[in-house]
Formats: sequence, C-alpha cells, structure tokens
Amino acid sequence: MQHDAWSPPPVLLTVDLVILTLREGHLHTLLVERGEDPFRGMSALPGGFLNHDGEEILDAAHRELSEETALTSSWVHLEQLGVYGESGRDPRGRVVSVAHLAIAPGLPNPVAGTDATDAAWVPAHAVLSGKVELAFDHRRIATDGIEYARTKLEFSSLATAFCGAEFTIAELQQVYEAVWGTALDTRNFYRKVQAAKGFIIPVGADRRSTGGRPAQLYRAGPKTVLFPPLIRPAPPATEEKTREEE
Amino acid sequence: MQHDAWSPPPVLLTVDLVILTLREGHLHTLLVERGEDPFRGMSALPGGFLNHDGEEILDAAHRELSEETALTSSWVHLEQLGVYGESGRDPRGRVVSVAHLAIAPGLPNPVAGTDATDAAWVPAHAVLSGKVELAFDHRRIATDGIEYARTKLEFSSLATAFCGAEFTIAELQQVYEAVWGTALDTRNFYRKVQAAKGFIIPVGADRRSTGGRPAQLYRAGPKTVLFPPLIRPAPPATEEKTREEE
DNA sequence: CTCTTTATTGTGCAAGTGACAGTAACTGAA
DNA sequence: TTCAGTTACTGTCACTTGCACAATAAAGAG
Repeated sequence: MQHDAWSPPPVLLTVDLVILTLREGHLHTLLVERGEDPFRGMSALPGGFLNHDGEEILDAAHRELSEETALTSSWVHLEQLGVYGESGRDPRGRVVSVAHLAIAPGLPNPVAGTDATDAAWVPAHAVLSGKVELAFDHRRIATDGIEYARTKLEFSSLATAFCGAEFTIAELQQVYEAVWGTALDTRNFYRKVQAAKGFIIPVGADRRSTGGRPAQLYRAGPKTVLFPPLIRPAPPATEEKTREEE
Repeated sequence: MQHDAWSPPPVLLTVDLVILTLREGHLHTLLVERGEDPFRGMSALPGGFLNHDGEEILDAAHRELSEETALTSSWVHLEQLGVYGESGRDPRGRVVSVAHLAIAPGLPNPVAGTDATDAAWVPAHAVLSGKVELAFDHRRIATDGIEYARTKLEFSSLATAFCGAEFTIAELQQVYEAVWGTALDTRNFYRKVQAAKGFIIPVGADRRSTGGRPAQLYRAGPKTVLFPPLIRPAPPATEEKTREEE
C-alpha cells in the first residue's frame, strides 16, 4: 500500500545501563553527570550510541560498562532489560534505547567516561524515591531495572553476581536483604539456599576473623534457575484491605 | 574521543509479533508467508517497519496486529518481549526488531496483510520442533515468546487473555493444559484458582448446554500477579539424574 | 577457662500440595 | 416420570513445605 519511494524511518540506537552493586550493605546504582548537551549537567544512566553500524548491542553494553567502571568485564552479569523508544523521550530525534541490567560485586570507584563529566554511586532508594532527578526517561528505566532485579533474585541465582568468586552464606543473605530491603531469618535462609541444589557449592573453610566461628565458603553453582525459589516476603500489609464481595 | 564529524549509525526498527491463541484445544501461533524479497515465500512472524518517524513502537505493534488479524484491538494482551538486533540477522542491513507477545481468545481466520501473501495459524509444536522453517531469527523469537508465555502463566493472570470476557473454570483449565502441554487435575485446579484472590470473580450462571450441569461464569479479576502461583508440573523426569556429591 | 561473637543445626506447628472419589445439576430419551 | 448420560463442583487424607523460634558449635579475647 506504500509507494515504491517509501522507505522505513531510521532511528538512532542507544544502550543504557542500570549498574547495581552493594556498598556498605546498601544497594547502589551508578549515575553519571551528563557532559553533552541534551540535559547537560543532569544525572543520567551510563550509556551511549552504537559505535558503528556493525556493533552488536550486547557488545556496546559491555563497552559502555568498561568505559564507566574500568571493569575486567568478567565477573559481571549483563542482561537485556527492554526497549524504551517513546517518540518524545529524546530531544535529538527518534532515539531508541535498549536498557540493560548489570550486576557486579563491590565495584571500585567509577571513572568519568566519554560523555560524562562525573560518575558516582547513588543509593537505590534515592532514585526510587525521586530524590535525584534523572535525564530522559532514565528514572523509569532505573526503577524497572531495580524491580526486575528484585524479582529475579527470587527465581534465579542472580544474587551470586553481587558477591565475589567465593562467599559465605551470611554474605549472600546480606545481598538479599539489601536488594529487597527486608530482614530475613538466618536459619531459614541457610536451609533454603542449601535446599536449592546447584545454587551454591562449598569449597573450604575461611576465617573472616570477625571474632566468631569461621564461615564455610561457597561458590556459585551451575544452576541458574532456583528451585525451590526464595520467595520475597510480602511488605508489611499496607492497604491490604481485600473486600469481601456481596 | 570521537571527532566532531562522527554521528551515530542509524538503524531500521521493525516490530515482530508472536501471536498466540487456542484453536481446537491446542496452542497456535500466527505465521505469514513473506511476499517481499528477503526470504520471499518463506514463513515468518507478522511484523514490519515503523510507518513514520513518530510512530510509537507499541502502536506499531497494534497496527501490525490488526492488519493481520482484523481484530478490534481490545481484548488483546500485547506486551514487549525483547530486542533482537544481531548485526547479521537481516540481509537488508542493520535491522533491529522489537519482539512482542500478543494473546487473544479464539481469533478469527487471519487475512493477508500488507507484506504477506498468506497468513495461517500454525500449531506451536510445529514451530518449536522446527517442522516449519522461519525467516530471519524468527524461530528463536517464537520459541522465546512461547516459553515466556508458559512461564508467565504460572505467576500472572495472563491465562484469562486466552478466554473471552466471561469464561468457566473448565475453559481456563484448558488454557493451561494447552499452553503447558500437560494434563491437570480438575479438583486441584479449582481449588488453586479460587485460592488466588483477585484472579477470577464470579458473575452469573450459564447453560453451556453441553449436556451437563451449567457452569459458573467468571471474569478476570483485578489482580495481575497470582499468589499463590500455579506452579507448572515438571515434565516426566527425563535425565533428572542429580548426582550426589562425595 | 569464660565470655563474646558469629556460624550452623533442630524442632514444632500451620499451611499448602497432590492423589483420589463422591455429589450436584442439568439434558434427553424411554 | 424416571433413569442414564454428561458436565460441574466439593471433600478427604497423607504428605511435604513453610515459617517462627532456640539451642549448639567453633572460633578469638581477656
């Protein structure tokens, strides 16, 4: 039904990253201060355009990640979140962003990347509550990314991505507590993570010498899907008024 | 680090649809026969380029859906699946596809759309098993979409999207059995769906006059997340040899 | 040796799950 | 009217899983 002269409208593709890590027991995400003109000076998620026509999207995400964090690129979990392509989201024109979720253990202090004058770890709750303003629709992307991570912690071994190669069960529990923002019962947590076969496997004892009994060390197992899952406890019933009908 | 002359490489954006429905108690997906040149004559998922620079991605998906199915666009569940943008996936150049999952009740026979010479419902197992060849990476997209739907049936009220506005529990059970490809115990199914508050709510009796007792009619409730979830039974232990360590 | 700290293992009860059978409400034919 | 046929729904019981809660084990410090 189109004329022969019609050709599809080209769009520009960006890659944006929600990079999560744990710092001082709390969930943080990496934000940069924009040095280029749209929203210059405002906070934003790390990201950028494809470098050239043949660059793979996942490769671009890895590139942006190492530009911002100077990371070895191993030991990071990187995964696609979704597409954000609303027509008005970028004043430069039709820019479609492929959002990614990155998770890594105790990341070093960030370095300023190409398009960013500064980069810093910001507590997740500051983003969720709207305390910090983000450029474009990055607030939405970050919120979606954090919620996605929270859900995925229940059914996958994603939590081990927050830890180093070897970790204790107590450390793993701190990951869950930090990401979910809730306290967990230590005894039940031990039983659950060990019941999920292939989740974590023991290696050798350690003496973290925090003053107590040394903890058994574990490393991530082969299984990526958790069964049984670790169901996140429901938040303290807010307006849980379920109306009885008629 | 780039010169001022550098500009981001433009890409072409397509929208592809995995449209699922139930026909004769089995899961079907809609495939079209391509009438245009890349992969002309081969089966493919319905989809196409953005119409113009300002068209929203979700709107484009709705447009392609109605072009192919002549659907009222209400009563359809439409949701983004993910991005498929490998550089070699389309011989025409850098074409990035935003895959969508569409689910609708008992759809009418399809009509040939713009770029398709023919459209037909194909059993899902024919796609999964590779019995039908698909253009581009559409086999992968369709597989991901079906698996996504199967998983989401467990934790969300997605199954009601396969039914009409009003449905019986037996019909809902047929949805689960068709999508999962397994038989379910009717008594336990009744208990579970009614235990998940807000999943389905009763309206008034009906006489489906299939010869038996009339079935209570229900409509989809407000809750989209199912709790407790309806866990999909594990397939008959194939090579479930869990090795006991040391 | 005792106290403190952290790690790890048990125990009981309530709720959920799965396997299984019986009852209820209609239609249609004898 | 009765009875067979068909479909919709409800009930039970053994078993597993879930969560709340407490006790024990293994270090270091004095």
